[in-house]
Amino acid sequence: MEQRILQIVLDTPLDRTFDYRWRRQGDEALPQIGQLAIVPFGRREVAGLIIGLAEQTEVPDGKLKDVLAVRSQLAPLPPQWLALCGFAADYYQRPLGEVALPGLPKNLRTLTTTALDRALKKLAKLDAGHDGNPVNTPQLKPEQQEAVDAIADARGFAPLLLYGVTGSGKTEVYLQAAARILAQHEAAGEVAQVLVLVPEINLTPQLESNIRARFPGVHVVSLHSGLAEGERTLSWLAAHQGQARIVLGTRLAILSSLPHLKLIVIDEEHDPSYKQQEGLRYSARDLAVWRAHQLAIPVVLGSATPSLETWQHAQAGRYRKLQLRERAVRDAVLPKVKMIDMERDRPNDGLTSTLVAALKLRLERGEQSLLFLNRRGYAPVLNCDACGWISNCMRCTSFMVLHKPERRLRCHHCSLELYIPKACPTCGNVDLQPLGRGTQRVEEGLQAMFPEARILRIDADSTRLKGSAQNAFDSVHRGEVDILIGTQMVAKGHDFKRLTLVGVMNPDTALFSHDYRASERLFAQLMQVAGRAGRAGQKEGGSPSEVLIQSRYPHHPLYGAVAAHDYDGFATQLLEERQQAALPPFLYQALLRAEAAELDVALAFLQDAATCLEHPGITINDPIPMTMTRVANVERAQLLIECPSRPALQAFLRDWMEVLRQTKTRAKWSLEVDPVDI
DNA sequence: AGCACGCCGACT
DNA sequence: GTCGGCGTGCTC
Repeated sequence: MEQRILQIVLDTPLDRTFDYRWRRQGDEALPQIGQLAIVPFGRREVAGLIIGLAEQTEVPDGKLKDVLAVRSQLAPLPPQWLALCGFAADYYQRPLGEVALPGLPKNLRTLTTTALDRALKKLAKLDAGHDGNPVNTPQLKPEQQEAVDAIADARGFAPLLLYGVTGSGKTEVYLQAAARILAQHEAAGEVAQVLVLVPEINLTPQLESNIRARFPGVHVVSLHSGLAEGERTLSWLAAHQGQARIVLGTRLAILSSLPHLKLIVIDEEHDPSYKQQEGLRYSARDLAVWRAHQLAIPVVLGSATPSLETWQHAQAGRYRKLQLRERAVRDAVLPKVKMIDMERDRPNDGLTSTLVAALKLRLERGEQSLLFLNRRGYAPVLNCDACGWISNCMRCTSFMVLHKPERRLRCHHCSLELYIPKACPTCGNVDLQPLGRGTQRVEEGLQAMFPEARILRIDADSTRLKGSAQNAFDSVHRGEVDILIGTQMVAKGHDFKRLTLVGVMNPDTALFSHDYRASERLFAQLMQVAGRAGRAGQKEGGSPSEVLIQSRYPHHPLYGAVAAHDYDGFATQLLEERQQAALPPFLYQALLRAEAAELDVALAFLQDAATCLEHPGITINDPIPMTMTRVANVERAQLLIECPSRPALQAFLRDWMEVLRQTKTRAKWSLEVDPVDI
């Protein structure tokens, strides 16, 4: 009987292949590299990826097991996809199996194939409905046309920064460039696929319906973590089989199989949610650029406030910069940004008289206002004046946040919840005071101030239930809300037509953060939230929309740049500072984290790690406890590694990981390459 | 990472 | 007498 040895990688931290025996059953075809197999592993049955075939193995006969099934009904994952996973595995120092397998739909990874077969059958019926002619194509402004031409006429690898403020028509550029590329390939009798990455699921329904309306008859699918398993299987398979011509997805979509990929678009490329923050900590943006390079295709990075990494590439000429200076929406003008000096105009309930007057004016005119405060809950701390007790979390190095409607103290880090104490736990004082303010407290203050106004709060707490975020946004769009108060959830994507005032309540904390990236993020966030107003331009009455920023430091240069809508100046300045301080993007970093029940265990591991290997050219800093040392009763510490050369850092990390994997420690540890929160 | 085996404390 | 705590060892 014919047999082969299959070399298979599995989703396990063991960084090697496992050999299995395959024996031909009936007229079964020979397994191929890139196919999935279900195998017995220990006492479990798991899915594996076939990465090699051999006649023989070193594994002794007693250990060698038979493959349970090969997923031969599925086309093998293409070599370009295997190469992508291989690159990510090397770059982020993870076993290939941990990169390649977890992203595959669960229905492909089980022994039973009923769900998979059903999905395949459904897709087989759908076969090729596409006349790719887009409809309702708006006339482009000259700059937009130039950008579309640059993307669609690009040959080979072409990274392009599409730089333009909210309302400058970036989405239209993506759509028309995608249409051109699909049409070019169709004319040549080839299949083409376009991948559009967006930061969050929240934004996807709106853009998705726009794309579907624009491309009737073209198979469009979306891929994000909110999909049910069945849907995810269908979307993933449609992409893998080349049926889906446009794939719209969040960061996880970058690891999907797209055999005919011809264009990648990354919308809001600066957005932090492109960085996966657990497990394989990859940057979807960086992988997208790598993938475009590998496939020799264009990749469009769109933003009003590009990441400094991207900005530097553009300044150095490595990325082509396509700028949209005009706002494309008719009559649109940029909102007026004004600073309110909180030292002169002292806030009441968090609101200065200037901001209150502006809100009042909008209420009188029947226009909408948005208050932006990036802090949920009622108050960040509960405090006893009498003895100084504060609401520390007993499991974390943090405060428990007061949530008034829920009548709880809640830790935002470990989710511990307690009833709000009636009296101080240490001295019995019944007069406990909330310190500071979150969205709930602002909502309460507004209700007292404007009893007739329709006020809606949108944050992670008010939108816990599935669909409630959509409902909330819909009711704002229908004009059922006068004042909207929200966290960063409201800053993205949604274009509120009746909104003429944006108030920013207290952005100052980010100005003096120890995280050097805080100001970059603040600028982007302010520009983004400012973009919620004035998008439809001159509203009735003729005055443009207004953005009011309350601050104790109204003359800080960052605010000056925001008010002038001057990202160029801000970014140039920031890049200069980064270069002088030898910080990214002029330096590459990796972070070794360790956690244990006792801090000393974590620190000792890091100390050993710091000295266990020669490291010429690599800077290894001292191990330090993390800012938030304890989370859920686990103590955490970290070690920062720096190097001006990326290849040198990569080479060191490879050797280092090999040594570390053999060290015995009670600490749990992990490595992050290109960390963003340090 | 799972998952089992294995050897010592408080409980239906 | 058992249920169950987490140390350590293995996974083709």
